Amino acid sequence: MQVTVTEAARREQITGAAIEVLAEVGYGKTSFARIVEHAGLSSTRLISYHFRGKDDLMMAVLLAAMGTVDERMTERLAGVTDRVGMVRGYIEAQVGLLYTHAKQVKAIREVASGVADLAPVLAEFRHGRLARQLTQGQREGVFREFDVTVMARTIANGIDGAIDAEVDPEIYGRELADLFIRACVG
Amino acid sequence: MQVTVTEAARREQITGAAIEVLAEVGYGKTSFARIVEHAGLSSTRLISYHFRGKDDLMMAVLLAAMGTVDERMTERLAGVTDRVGMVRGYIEAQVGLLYTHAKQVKAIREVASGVADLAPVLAEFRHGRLARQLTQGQREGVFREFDVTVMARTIANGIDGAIDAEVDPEIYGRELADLFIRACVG
Amino acid sequence: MQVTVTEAARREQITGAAIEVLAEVGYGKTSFARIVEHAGLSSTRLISYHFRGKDDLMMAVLLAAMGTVDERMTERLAGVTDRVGMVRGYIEAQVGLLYTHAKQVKAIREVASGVADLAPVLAEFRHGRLARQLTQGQREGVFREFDVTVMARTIANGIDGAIDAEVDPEIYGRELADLFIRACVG
Amino acid sequence: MQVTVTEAARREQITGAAIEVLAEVGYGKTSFARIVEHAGLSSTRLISYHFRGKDDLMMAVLLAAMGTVDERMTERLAGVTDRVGMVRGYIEAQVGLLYTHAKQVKAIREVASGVADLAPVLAEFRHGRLARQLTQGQREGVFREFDVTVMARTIANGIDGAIDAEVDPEIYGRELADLFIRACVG
DNA sequence: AATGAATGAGTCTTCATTCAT
DNA sequence: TATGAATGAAGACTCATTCAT
Repeated sequence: MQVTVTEAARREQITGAAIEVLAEVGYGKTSFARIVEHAGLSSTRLISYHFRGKDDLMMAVLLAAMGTVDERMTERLAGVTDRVGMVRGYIEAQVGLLYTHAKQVKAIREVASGVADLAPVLAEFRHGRLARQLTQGQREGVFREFDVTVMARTIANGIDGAIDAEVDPEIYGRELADLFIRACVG
Repeated sequence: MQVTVTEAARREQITGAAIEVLAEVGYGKTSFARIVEHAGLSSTRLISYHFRGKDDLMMAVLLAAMGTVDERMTERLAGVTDRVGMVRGYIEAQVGLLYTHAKQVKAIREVASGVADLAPVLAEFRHGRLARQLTQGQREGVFREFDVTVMARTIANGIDGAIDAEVDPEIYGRELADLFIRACVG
Repeated sequence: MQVTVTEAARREQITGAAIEVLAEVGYGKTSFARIVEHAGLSSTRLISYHFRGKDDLMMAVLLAAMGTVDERMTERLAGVTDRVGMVRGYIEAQVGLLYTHAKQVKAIREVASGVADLAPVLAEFRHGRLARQLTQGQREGVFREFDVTVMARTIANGIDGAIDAEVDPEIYGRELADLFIRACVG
Repeated sequence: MQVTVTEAARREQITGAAIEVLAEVGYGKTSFARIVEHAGLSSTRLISYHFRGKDDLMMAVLLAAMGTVDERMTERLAGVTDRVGMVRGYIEAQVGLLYTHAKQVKAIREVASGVADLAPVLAEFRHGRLARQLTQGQREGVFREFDVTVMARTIANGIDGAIDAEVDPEIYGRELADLFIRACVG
């Protein structure tokens, strides 16, 4: 029996299933077969049909997951204007997303660990927005003169630490924000 | 032609080769075949013979790599006594090791990303020593009252940020140490 | 967007693309997908629509390529009347076509190597015209009494030898003509 | 049930089966599965184990088949000393081999049509020995001054013409030898 | 006349592991 | 302690073809 849906819907269905499988079993055990099974599709051929290959699928997964996460971030930071509040908001929001969008976050990490040459794409996603905030803060004299690249990378990596830490996420977020604001200002 | 060496030497030879392969091609592409090829061994059978299975080998790799890194750390921190100096030393030494022992560090990361349920083992390796130092510092009143777990995880993850950053490692280390000392004291 | 052209034009477009693909990558790697890509068509469905199947397409390719080659041959041999000149003209013209119509020639060879039971079709194409000339020459007493089948096949195959020989085609053709004329006459 | 034989024997068994399959169904339909089936082996994995890949197997097949054919040729030409007799012997022997060793010959052709970049290997096999004879004959003044490359290629290709010609092989061989001797001498 | 979507069978290859000395 | 040989399962991917408009 042949069910026909639109190209876009099928792709979304597949990337969605892939994200869940990645989050569950990790990149190494994520296969076309498992994705197909998870999504209840007819055969792995359906994936080959809609994506050029495994790397293509993984890239689509990456973009989908990053897109979702980015949207939420933009929502949560809307309205915040002062630099310090922005940094606190960014950190706390990100830690929150680690839990509310755990699958997407896990999937992004797994794809990054499994596919080669993703560093540039990920760097912008992980530090871009933040680095720009920090630079502005320095120009305005709110932040001291630190190396923005180092600080942005450190904050991004620091946030990752909240994953499977046995600490309440809200506390973790606040503590982390305190830590880095102390490190940024005077 | 059959070459016979001691059990221990063979295991070391194999874990050594595995570390290099892991560092070069990543966990996903690290197979018995590739290790055997890299080490110039006769067949994959030799690995199956000396290790119970892939996980067993990976665990041995992990212990070997962590052991090497730990030894170097202990050497570099010998003689430092004051808390603040200790934290600076720890951070700068770790960043240095990222370059001097890049293979071991990469291998540890790869094994961690590929094998499940390693979190506890890794946590102790990554934060244990540091967390103890921080706790002592708080007791002595040198450090303020932050959450030690959060701080230790953040520092450890922050150090990872130095990998393939396009910044001079020495500068990166100093900048990072400044950052965290500022966050720890008063 | 749906582009509609006449049946005949579409078939020609497809066989034309197929000939180029066959010449470039050989029968084994010639697939509907590759032809479609080469011709800039929308999907392989277009091929299935205009041809009953792969064999049908290949037969159409064969006929198209043989037709083109045959036309050129007829042109080049027009006006030649004496038997010996005819044989020389035939051989030299054929060697020339190997270069001026390399794609068609290559495609014919590839189809022949890939599709079964084409011997009879090809035989007529390869030896038919020539065999008739040779027979006439014998009747007229210009040629000695050799086995026409053997001679015709040998000439046809001999011509193929000019493909990727590192010898100037013009010289190759002349040399070949000398050779066979010597073999045919007294 | 696991049957163990020597490496060499297994390889021979596999190349032998591959030659038969190639001769029967052609390169395009020759798969590991079919070879395994034909040889009565346990799984295609056995082929992958003994050969680096399909190309490696095909190269082994080529060498095996060419070796067999070459041995027979050497046997048949032993004792012949004069140039003209040598050429006749060569041609008639080759035509004979087309029938007595049809499988090997077919297999060689199929591999050649299916695997890329075999031209140099094949050229030596097909024209090498013959070209050397022709050159010697010219030096001795037995043969006229033709282009040796052209002649050798033409003879080799001419011999191929005997395959599935509906003419008695013995007659075909004699006729072909007559033809080329006539073309070579004065 | 054309197309988008789907499909099952088949390709080679790689995997860690086991058998039998 | 070492090994040569063998293996079944699983991997991604390509094939020509068919379904349903």
